Amino acid sequence: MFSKSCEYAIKAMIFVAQKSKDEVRVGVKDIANGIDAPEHFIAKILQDLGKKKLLNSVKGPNGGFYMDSKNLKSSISDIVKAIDGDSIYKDCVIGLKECSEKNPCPVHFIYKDIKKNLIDMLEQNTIADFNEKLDSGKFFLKNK
Amino acid sequence: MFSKSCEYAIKAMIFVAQKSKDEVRVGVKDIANGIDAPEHFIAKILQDLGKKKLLNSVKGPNGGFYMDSKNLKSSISDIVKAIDGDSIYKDCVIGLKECSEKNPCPVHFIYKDIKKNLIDMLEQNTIADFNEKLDSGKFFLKNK
DNA sequence: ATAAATAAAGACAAAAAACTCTTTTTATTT
DNA sequence: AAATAAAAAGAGTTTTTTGTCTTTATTTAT
Repeated sequence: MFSKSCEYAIKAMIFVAQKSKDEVRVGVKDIANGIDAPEHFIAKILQDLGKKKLLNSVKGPNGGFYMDSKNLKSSISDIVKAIDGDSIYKDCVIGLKECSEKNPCPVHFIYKDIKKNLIDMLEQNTIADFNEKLDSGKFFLKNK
Repeated sequence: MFSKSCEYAIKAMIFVAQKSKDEVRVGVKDIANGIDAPEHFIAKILQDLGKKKLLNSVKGPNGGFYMDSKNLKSSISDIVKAIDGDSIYKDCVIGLKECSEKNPCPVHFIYKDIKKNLIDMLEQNTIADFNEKLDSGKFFLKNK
């Protein structure tokens, strides 16, 4: 469904949101450990999220990544669009180049509702929402 | 969602089901044209579907691919499992290695119903079902 | 039997995705 | 001002996916 990069991005955003408070930032190493992702690889993704303004960062000692209140309101959808683009929103499930209500592939209508529910879910859930969940200790971003 | 190979496989299965009757088989070239896929690439996929007994074939003059009545009852799910494996059935949406009801990732429960609906859809729709749809002329496997 | 048509198999090539390592820049602390 | 700690940037490598080409095996028709 999502690329590996996108999976990491979602987990990283949730992790940073939970760990960073006011003036406390989280470093790449902590993020990589916290979500069980390769350090240099996640660094690139974080950079990308930064460029796309979904994540804040500061360089230098005590620097790292954090999220301001605006970014805490990002939805999973925002992250997915930033990393994987809008293919799951626009593209046909079986890859028909032009697939629409008027010109549908055979699975178009039987997938329609599922697609809508999926998109709604991605759009309605914000990073801040997950924050609370994780604090409860009943959800995980990595194993062990 | 699905790999390119899997998208081609689904379209190819639907195409063959619709085009092949009793003793008439469809050749690789026709299939490739019919679903707008690269000929040699789809040939490999057809071979694979053949090995996995989802598709019947005969070599030689007037040979080609077809589906017996048992194979017409294959579901999209059968094809997906054959080509992409069971990752969409088993794997966590955000790639948590062990993600379960007891040990869930933060999106586990909000994705649960969507996943169930998706799997039900894949399992309930058979190749034969699409056959009828395509005959109506209102659905397409390629553009133009 | 032979020729022809077709799928099967194998080996390769190109592109994309996933991942790694090194250097540079920038901010902070002392 | 200098040292240091961190992200940013750049330049690879490896693996997987996608796609191509050639040869072989098999079946059918003549």
